[in-house]
Amino acid sequence: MNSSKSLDMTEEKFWLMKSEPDAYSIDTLKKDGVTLWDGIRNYQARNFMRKMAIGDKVFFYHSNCKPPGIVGFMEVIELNIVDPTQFQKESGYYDPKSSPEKPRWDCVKVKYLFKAAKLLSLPELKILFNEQELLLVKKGNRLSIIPIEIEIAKLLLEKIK
DNA sequence: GCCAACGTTGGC
DNA sequence: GCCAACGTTGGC
Repeated sequence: MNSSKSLDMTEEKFWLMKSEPDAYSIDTLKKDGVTLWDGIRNYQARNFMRKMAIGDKVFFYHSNCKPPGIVGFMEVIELNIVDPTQFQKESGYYDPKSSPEKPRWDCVKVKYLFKAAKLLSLPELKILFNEQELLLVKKGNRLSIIPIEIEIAKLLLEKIK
């Protein structure tokens, strides 16, 4: 492992996580204070969660709604939690191929930090960034968890304060 | 409702 | 391992 890589591990990282407000909204998180980010059933998104560290910051994005955009900010407070919904038959997130002995899906716990002063809408994000800078604005993007470069994160933070 | 952009599945 | 068929996400 080279020195720049070990340095990265000590740095606070930024992410963006999507949720449909009908399923779980920023207002619900504000009320709950903390929540388990469960129900992720995409390997790439799961693997991003596995790269998270305690203290990492996360932009909360409302998807599949009007209007879509960044609505808040939160912090990762717990890692490597087995997603309980994969074993719950009545849950929409039930995975018959998973078992408590060999779970497939895990998640993180996040804490509410603040709501965006004003929604940072997808059209605004498209004006501010291109898809190389911000994967979220890529056409047809379906990834529900996205890493955010630190310079981009600083800009986004300014916009939602 | 349409469709782009993937991801997943299963036959071979 | 290839790839066609199918499913899902999510903006519009």
